[in-house]
Amino acid sequence: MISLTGLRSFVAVVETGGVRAAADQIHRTPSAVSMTLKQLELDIGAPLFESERKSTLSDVGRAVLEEARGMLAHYERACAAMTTFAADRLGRCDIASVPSVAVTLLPRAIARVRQAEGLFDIHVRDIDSSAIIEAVENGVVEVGLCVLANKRPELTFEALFREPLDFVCRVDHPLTMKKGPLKWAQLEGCGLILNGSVSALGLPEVSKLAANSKLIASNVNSNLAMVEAGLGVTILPRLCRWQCSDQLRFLPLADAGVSRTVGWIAREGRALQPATMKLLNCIRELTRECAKEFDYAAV
Amino acid sequence: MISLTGLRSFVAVVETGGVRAAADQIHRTPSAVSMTLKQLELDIGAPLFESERKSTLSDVGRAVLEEARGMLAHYERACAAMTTFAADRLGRCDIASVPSVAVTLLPRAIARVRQAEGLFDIHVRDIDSSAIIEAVENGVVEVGLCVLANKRPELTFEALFREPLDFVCRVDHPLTMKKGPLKWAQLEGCGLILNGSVSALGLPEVSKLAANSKLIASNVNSNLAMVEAGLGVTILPRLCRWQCSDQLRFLPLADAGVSRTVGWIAREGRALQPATMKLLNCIRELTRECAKEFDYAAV
DNA sequence: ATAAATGTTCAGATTATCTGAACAGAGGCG
DNA sequence: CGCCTCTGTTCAGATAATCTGAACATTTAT
Repeated sequence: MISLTGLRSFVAVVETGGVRAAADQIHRTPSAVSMTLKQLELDIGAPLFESERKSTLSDVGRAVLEEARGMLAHYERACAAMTTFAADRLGRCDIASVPSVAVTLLPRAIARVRQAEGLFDIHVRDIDSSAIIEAVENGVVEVGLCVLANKRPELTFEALFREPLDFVCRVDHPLTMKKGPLKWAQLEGCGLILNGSVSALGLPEVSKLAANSKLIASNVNSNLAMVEAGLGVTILPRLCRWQCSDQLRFLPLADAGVSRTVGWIAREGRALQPATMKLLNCIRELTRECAKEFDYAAV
Repeated sequence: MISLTGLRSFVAVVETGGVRAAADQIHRTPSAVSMTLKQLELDIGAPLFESERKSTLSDVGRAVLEEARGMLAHYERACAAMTTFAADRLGRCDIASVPSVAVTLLPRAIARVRQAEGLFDIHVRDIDSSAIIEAVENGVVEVGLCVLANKRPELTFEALFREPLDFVCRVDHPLTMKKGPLKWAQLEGCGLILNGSVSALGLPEVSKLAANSKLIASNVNSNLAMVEAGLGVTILPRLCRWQCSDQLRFLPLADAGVSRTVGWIAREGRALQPATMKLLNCIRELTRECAKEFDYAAV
């Protein structure tokens, strides 16, 4: 049976004027092109070239060249039409997310929605909550997965789950021996490293603990690295556990108030793209399904 | 990359309404179709069907179906155009040949001409010289490879080679011990089985030898079988050696007149098809090249 | 005449594709 | 409502197609 690769090789040989050059053009070895061409001649039932040196076309070769070019052009066009139609139909989705969700729920949601709906463009921005709010307001992204401290009229917010913040330290830290949730008093003298998530809670106990550490991390990864390097301990959203090394431990805190509500925000009164809505639906589903696994409270 | 087989599978599934039926239609297992289809959806970037039960097409599926049908139709048409163009250009060749040549020179000539010129239709008829002459005169075949006893005005004849006839007997026959060419006298009492080739020579010595054997073979194969079965000996063209078992021996005869001129005949004043001419050229070449191997005299 | 370059062939390796069995849902039927 | 059948999917192993790299043959250029 005449194959597309056969026709492609043939056209390449004619265009470049030789097997070697054609091989370069289509990223194959000369021997592969030679064999493919031989197979094509066998399929068609006649030699395509006059001489062995593939310089001049035979009678049949000329006719085949014309058909092959038309064929390949149609093929390219049809493939492009099919893929772009599919892409247009599905739309695209620009989303921002806090790091903890970006490495846990979000990848799974993307995998699931692509499985079900196809491969549309998804652009993920992994930034902190305040930058996310700004990005959504500016229209840089359609939706953001973040914590909304104080409600704003120009944004809609839907809560997804309530995530506790945990005490984070090295495996060799003495507090890892303690059983049960940690009380604030036990944390004194540990050298607390501040970060956006815990500062946003505005708890007086936290400010007190951090008073003489003077260390502030601007993102989760550097924060974790600091702890791992022995620079102190910290308090981070529980989902961050999934992006850290096994040299660190996340221990629950006794104070139930140390938690944050993660949800999604979008600009008020704006219709979301179909792709975005589908992705959000997946995220909602997964939020429920993964409550136990990631150990947070749904809704 | 979107593949033709993917599109074929997809169209088959739509047409038959299911993976199983499609698999039957394109002679593949359901699992192969399922995987191919999955690959196609991945290439395109969106699901082609609404439900898992491949009954209703998705939006994208409908668009792809249309493109795919057009694509495949074009492909079929183009392949047919290319192959029929090649076949028409090369023409076809109807040829008849005496058995000895049909199993020696002719297959090689066909192999060579196909290698060089392509796969045109070649019809070979393996019959005896008188039937060949008749077939050429009737136009049943274009050319015949045979012996022309007496020249005829309506036929052209070109000699190819002069082929001796050999004495044929079993390996256990006493004459196999003799060195050198055999004389007529040595053959007396062997029980000569007649056949068309040797009878055509019209030699009185032959008639004498066959006088009390009363066996006539109508074709080479049965003749050889008779000899092998111990029913007697015979005299056959030398090239027949290549179609017989190793239980038989071909021994040269001293009488140089026991030979025949093999050549090709065609109808006078008729142009030969290009395919036929090419095959004849190959036969001429091979006639020269193989003179030593098959042990005959060229020209 | 020799050297450089090209196309072909072959064996072995690699990759793609197919198969058959086990599995998971959906739909029909009593 | 539960069971059974029918369908499609998945997976591992088998099979077939294709590619590569080296050796070779042939042609062209110097």
